[in-house]
This record gives sequence, structure tokens and C-alpha cells, in this order.
Amino acid sequence: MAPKTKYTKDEVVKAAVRVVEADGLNALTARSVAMKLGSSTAPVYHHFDTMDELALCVIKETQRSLLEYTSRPYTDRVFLNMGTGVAMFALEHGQLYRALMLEGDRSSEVVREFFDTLESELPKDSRFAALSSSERRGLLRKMWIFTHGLASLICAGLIKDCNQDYIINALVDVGTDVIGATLAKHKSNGKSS
Amino acid sequence: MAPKTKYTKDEVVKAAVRVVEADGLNALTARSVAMKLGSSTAPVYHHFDTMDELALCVIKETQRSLLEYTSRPYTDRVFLNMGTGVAMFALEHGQLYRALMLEGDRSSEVVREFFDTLESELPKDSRFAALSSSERRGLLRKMWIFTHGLASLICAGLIKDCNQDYIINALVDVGTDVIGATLAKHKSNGKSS
DNA sequence: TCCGTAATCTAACATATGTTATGTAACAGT
DNA sequence: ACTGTTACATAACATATGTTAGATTACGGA
Repeated sequence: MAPKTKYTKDEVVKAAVRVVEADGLNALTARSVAMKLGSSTAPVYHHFDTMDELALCVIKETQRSLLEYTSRPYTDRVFLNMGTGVAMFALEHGQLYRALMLEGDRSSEVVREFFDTLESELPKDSRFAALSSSERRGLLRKMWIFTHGLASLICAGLIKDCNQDYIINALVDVGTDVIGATLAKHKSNGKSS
Repeated sequence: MAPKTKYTKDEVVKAAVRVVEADGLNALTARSVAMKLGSSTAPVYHHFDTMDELALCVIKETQRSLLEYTSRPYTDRVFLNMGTGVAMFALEHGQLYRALMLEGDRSSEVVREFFDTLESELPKDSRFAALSSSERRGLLRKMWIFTHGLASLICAGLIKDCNQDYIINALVDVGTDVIGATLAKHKSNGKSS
């Protein structure tokens, strides 16, 4: 039979993720992955037909990692936790956030898919129960644009002294403004109609 | 003497900008620029020692173009015009916005520099005269994060049916929320102190 | 008209990268 | 122990790109 497998498919993907994390998506080459893995390029091509295929797996793996971040209990509010998770991911894995949301060929799909995930989570927060579907969607859209902007700036290193508390504060701050305004508008609309 | 110069430095830069606009920063090569220019690569290397030098000029030119967008009178409010200009630029020159603000090696500097420009323009809007310096900065920061997030999504093609009116509406919408909250907070702080 | 300069072209070289071909050796079953 | 399979290593090939060298040629001054 064949010799025992020394580098599993998963190990190759993990090595590729580490390459992107360290030096960005442009640095993802068969040779750089092999280097991280401590092997030749052969194992890479053993598990993947093309580099594009590996890059896709890196994106998928990064997506999973991001979802793990957004499901952490930073606070007791599900919706706030998701925004915090996005920004924390950008803080701790800037290059991966860029690869996933800003650069990759599939970034549009990924962002859209992520937005849909957010939308499905929103109704779980009781504070929004009174809002109509379109009000909720408008609110979500604003908060998502803000969160994505914040994360983009964070992963560019443009928010100094950024940490978890800073992020939660920033999101609560603008969230209070926007949610407050939306609820007030809902109330006055309800009265006038 | 020498033959009349057929391709000026400016024409080379313009061609390079068109390359980036069409196919992104990764497509900026000596040969792609030469192709757009209808020449060989010689004129490129005649005006620039390295491709990095040309890329830098493309960024500078793009910066100028963006500033031109932000100084247009979309509305009668200077501050709103700047945000609208950013988003309009992202709408009409998505690849250039990415190159300038999201991808380039110098994106951090560019963004920081642009934020400073915004900050120097803010006092010109009379509505903010009452605010303290730190209140103004907080407000500006929120609006900039939102605007950058919006522009990033626009240049990824993720905002459907996006046009000038949509952009102005989006900015006025969230701007009303955030500015209203800031002014209200300022007022109550003034009363309580 | 002739010449020299320099803008451009052509072609080459060096490197980086995707990909493939070939060799090697470890493991399992006999 | 022998053998066949196959994971891996090595090295080659093709292409893309930065960069440079030499040839070419148009222009302006003599």
C-alpha cells in the first residue's frame, strides 16, 4: 500500500490560512504554503487540483472562523454580539477580514451571505419586536454599514487603542442613536396614523 | 536633438489609472499600461524608474480625483457633500476606491489624510457651532465610519439601485439620527452641569 | 544635408508562480 | 523478503511580470 499520509488536507488548509493571515491573500502561493507546512509543494497539489481550489477552502475556513467570533457572548445582546464579533475578528485577523470581505473575488457573495445571517438573527432581540419588517431591515442595514466600516478601518490599523471595550462602546454608542431614532420614528408614525 | 515626445508622463499616468479603473490594482503592469497607451513598455520606463513609482502616481492622481468629487455641490451642506462625494466616487470608480482606500500599501495613510481633511471642513457647518471639539470629533468619526462602510459596500456592488439620491438619502438618514442624538446629548449635558 | 541626442521599439534576462513529470521510498498485503 | 501503490520530493516547463540592453529612428542644430 501507500506510505502513511504525512500532511492531511486540513493541515494544508490551516497552513494556507496562516499564510494569508501573515502576509495577505496575494502571498498565497503553492510554495509559501509548502514552506509553512515544512514540505514541498507536492502535498498541496495532492489535495487540490489548483491553487484556486485551495484559496476557496481558505475563504470557507475563514467564514467559519468569523461565524465563531460572532457567536461569542461578549454581551447579553445577541445582535450586539454579532457586530462585536465582526469587529473583533477584524482586530485579531485583519488580513483574513480583508481577504474575506474586501479583496477576494467572492467577497460580494460572502458579505451578502453574512448580511442574510444577521437578518435572520435580528428578530431574536426583543427590543425590535414592535418594529415592522421594513423598519427592522432599515435598522439592520444602517448598523451593518457602520459595523463593516468600523471593521474595515480596524483591519487597516486606523483605529488606535482599539480593543473589545472600545468596539462594544462604539457599537453601543451609534446603536443607541440609530435604534433610538428608529423607535421614536416608529412611535410617532403609529400615533399619526 | 531628440524626436518629439509621443507619450507624456501625464498620459502614462492616465493610462495607468484607466487600467486600474478597469481591472484593479493587480492588473497594473508595465505591459497593461503600454497596451492602453498603444505603445511598448519603453515610454513607461522612460518616465518612471520602477512600476512602484508609477503606482504611487496613480494613487496620487486618484486622491486628486476623489477630492474633486467631494468638493462638488450635491447639496447645500458642505459636510454632506463630502460624504456624498466619497460614496459617489465609490459608485462610479469602484476599483479606484478599492485601490485607494482598501487595498493599496498606502491605504492607511490615504484614509488618515482624508479623515483630517474632513475634520478641517467640519467647523464650516454652522449646525455644529455649539458643539465642543471632542463632540465634533466624535460625531465626525461616526459619520466617517458609516460613509466608508457605505462606500466599501457600494464599490463591491452590494447596494442595489444605488444612485446619487439613494446615497444622499442614506447619509441624511443616519446623519439625522446621529447628529440629533449628539445635539440632544450636548443639550442635556449643558443643562445638568 | 549630415549628425548626435534621446524617445521608442524589440528583444532579452531574471524572477515568481502555477502546474506537471519523474523519481523515491514507506507502507500493507502476500 | 518481495511487490505494488502512492504520498512526497525534486526538478522541470510554461507563463507573467519587472527590468534592462541594444537597435532604430525622428527631430533639431550644424
